[in-house]
Amino acid sequence: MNPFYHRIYRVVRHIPKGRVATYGVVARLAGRPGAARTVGWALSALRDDSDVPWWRVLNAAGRSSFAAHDHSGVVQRALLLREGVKFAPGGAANLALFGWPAEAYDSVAAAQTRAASSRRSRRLKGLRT
DNA sequence: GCCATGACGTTCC
DNA sequence: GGGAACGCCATGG
Repeated sequence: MNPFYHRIYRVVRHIPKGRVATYGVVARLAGRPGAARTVGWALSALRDDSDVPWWRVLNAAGRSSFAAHDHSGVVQRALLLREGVKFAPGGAANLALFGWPAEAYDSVAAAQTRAASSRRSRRLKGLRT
């Protein structure tokens, strides 16, 4: 198994109970920024008897990546609710409250900083004048 | 080694 | 604020 997966699992295992992280954040903590999809791939390969709390990983919108009627989605929401994570009417968790690590969601400024950084790097590449 | 796919993310309409 | 388009990294055929 690749070291990535091991790092990803290690990061996910590090998520405190009652908190949630996003795929993107997990990817960064695992040492591969931008590899959010790979995180999903790694988690999809998890076994049922795994000790990795995969349900604490949500997408950037703070929502489950499963369909509302999907079995895994139901399980995920139930587990999070049991840990105290509340969901907004839209089905999205408040990352500002439950996001981990807190620094990543501490303020809107953090997200804007990341966005600006991304946009800047893109411009430097000359992809868009 | 090239092409398609996926539990995603960010930027533009 | 919602949807479409492009980018990202690793895997499988």
